[in-house]
Amino acid sequence: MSNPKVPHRLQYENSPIDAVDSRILAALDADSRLSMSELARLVGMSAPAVSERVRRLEAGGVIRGFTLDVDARALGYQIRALVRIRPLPGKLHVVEKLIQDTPQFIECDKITGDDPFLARLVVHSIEEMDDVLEALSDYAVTSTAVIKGTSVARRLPPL
Amino acid sequence: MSNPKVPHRLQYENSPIDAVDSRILAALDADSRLSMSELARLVGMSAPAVSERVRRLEAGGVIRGFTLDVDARALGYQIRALVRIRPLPGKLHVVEKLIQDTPQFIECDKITGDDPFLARLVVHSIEEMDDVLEALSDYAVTSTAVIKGTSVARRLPPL
DNA sequence: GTTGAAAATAGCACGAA
DNA sequence: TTCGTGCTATTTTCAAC
Repeated sequence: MSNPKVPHRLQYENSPIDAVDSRILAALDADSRLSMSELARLVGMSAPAVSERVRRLEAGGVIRGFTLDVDARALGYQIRALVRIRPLPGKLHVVEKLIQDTPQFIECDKITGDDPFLARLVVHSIEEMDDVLEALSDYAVTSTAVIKGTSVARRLPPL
Repeated sequence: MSNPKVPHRLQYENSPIDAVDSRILAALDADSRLSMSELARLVGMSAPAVSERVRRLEAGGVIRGFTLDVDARALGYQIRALVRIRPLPGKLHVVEKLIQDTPQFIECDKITGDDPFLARLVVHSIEEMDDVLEALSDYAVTSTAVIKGTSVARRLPPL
């Protein structure tokens, strides 16, 4: 079970993070550009100490990276949609590559069930959406649900 | 159309970002903790100039925030799933609140179609998944697809 | 984890294109 | 306007404890 070449379990799974790490994660999730000194003030520790904790959270795989929250709408992508994609028989890999090569798909998960892929799409217009889906139509059946709003904005898993 | 109280269009929609802004966004998306001086070196400008551009991208709504990419699996959430949720008649708002109050739902969009909500769920085990879905069962019908993998990791819209 | 010193950085004013 | 330079305050990093 514990084949070291196949780490199905990552470091922190068995040594749960403590309260300080939780506060660090929450603070950095809200603003990943916080200075280590400011973060240190927030959690009541010295800067080198929190800096070392952040480093360990990265090394342990908890923090996969520091990233950006970009508003697609502000870039003119006025329509967001979630697209379920069911490749025709034998077309699974072709379809996956096509999704990956279509930059308007900004995210795609492989899932169980009738439709192997669920992808997040951003487009400027209905016409652009039609172009993207049309390009898939020879290889897959798609079901598109336009996003009307957000009930839960991306948030951390419970810590 | 241009009711200032309802800014359906944000700043950058009509004045597209230039090549330098694109490189700034790509670099910060890869590592939002880059120092302004390092970022300046990457794009070949002075630090104050780059700093001002980042400030404008924030003010213009393109950059909504600087955030963290946390690996739920490293925290012990070994199962991720996408859940379509269809509230029973009259239960829409109850269900939405229930989703929001269930921290294992780390994201939820309101969408068109038969199922008004599509939520992303993280749980430690099948038992925990059952607990969460069971709590919804008096108010909604759910369809759950377990995530087997990722074809496209979250990426920026085409710039 | 803490402290303290050296190097790097950020933020600001100001002038130039 | 937007960018570059130079100054100062802050921050990061490393050492020693």
